[in-house]
Amino acid sequence: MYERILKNLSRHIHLSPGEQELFTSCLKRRRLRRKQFLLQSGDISRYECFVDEGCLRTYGIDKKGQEHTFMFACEDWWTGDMYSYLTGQPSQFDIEALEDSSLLLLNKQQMDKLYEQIPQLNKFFRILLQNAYISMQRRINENLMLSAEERYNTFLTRYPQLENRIPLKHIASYVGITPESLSRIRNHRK
Amino acid sequence: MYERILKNLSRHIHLSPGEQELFTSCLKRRRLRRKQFLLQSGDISRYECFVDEGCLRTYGIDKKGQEHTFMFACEDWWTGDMYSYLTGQPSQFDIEALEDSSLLLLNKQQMDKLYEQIPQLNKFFRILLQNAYISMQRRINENLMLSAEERYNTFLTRYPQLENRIPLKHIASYVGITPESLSRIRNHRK
DNA sequence: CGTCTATTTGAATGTACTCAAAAGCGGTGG
DNA sequence: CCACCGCTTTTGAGTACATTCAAATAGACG
Repeated sequence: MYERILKNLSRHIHLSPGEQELFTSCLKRRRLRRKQFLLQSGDISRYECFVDEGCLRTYGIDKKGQEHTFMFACEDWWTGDMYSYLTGQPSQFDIEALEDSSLLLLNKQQMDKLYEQIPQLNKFFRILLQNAYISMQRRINENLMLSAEERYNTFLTRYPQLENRIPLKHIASYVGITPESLSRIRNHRK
Repeated sequence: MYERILKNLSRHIHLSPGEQELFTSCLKRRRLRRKQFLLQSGDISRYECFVDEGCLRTYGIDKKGQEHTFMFACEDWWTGDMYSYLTGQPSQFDIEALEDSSLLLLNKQQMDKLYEQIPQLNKFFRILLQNAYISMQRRINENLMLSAEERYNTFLTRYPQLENRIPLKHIASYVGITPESLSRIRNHRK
């Protein structure tokens, strides 16, 4: 039931069986079918979301109506709009399931209680925020420094499971090019 | 001496005179002349750096030798390579003074002591990390969604003091275009 | 099997790039 | 104070890469 998330925690902190029990008792499971939304633009993101099964996509829409993928999250990733979660401001993002998915949610109030009961969780979520920060820093640099083809390669490295699991057009919108261009890049390298 | 940094703290937390005293006693002042480096690629960033006067630029160099500006920091901003500071890994960035500058530095060990003596500082630096996170999130979206001209506009909004204070070429490398293109964009709008 | 969506391909267009040269600006030393 | 030098910014011409639009093909799902 909770093996995956407990294993995920154990990467950075060690919890006693009692703490594990307490932690998992605060989790809420949410199942999404393909194309259902975890979050819609304008909502406030009230959860930290762990992906137990499936795959989600976080994206924004520009003024011309184009979608731009900010991140993907599949098994073992955490997702949600950290900005909205932290500030309580409405989100500018949509988060959509690309496959039938199963998530474990932690809401913010419970979270704050848990921090007091299991101080190590502070460390865990601080590391999570740090990692999120670091990967965004890296991504900004990639966008500044790399060509479209190189950015696609970094996508492949970052999400090795996803290349043939999700539609090309979403990958294109993550890389920052049109589906046509990505199709050409892919065929170019054969 | 320390008015600016204390005022900066007071945006998010309130310290007693004794705490202010303790805090400022841990600061180290560092002066840089124009073109001197605060950090060079390969170094480990061991400080949180508050800019008291002047202006700095954080940039990376790609494999073709091109510079790409990751951020600017002028009076009242914090700078340093958060990634390197948090992880202890060598930085990939250079941080250079664009003008003669005066900084206030907090090193990590002292920081950890201070966190225990003034717990509110945890809040302050958590907010700092959050804000850094948020502004990067916004920047990734801008890079995905906006044209070169629009990205230049957001630069103007984010750094209103800098338009005529720093060389155009650095702004171009922040926006992600060549100096020639930025020159054309500027003249285009007259 | 048919419909809908995703992907590929082609042709024309556009935006930003490179390279090269000219103009502008600021600081230094005579 | 002026002349010169180096660096920055502007301008021009040709080029490259990704885009748009349109159409054909392939795949997925009911």
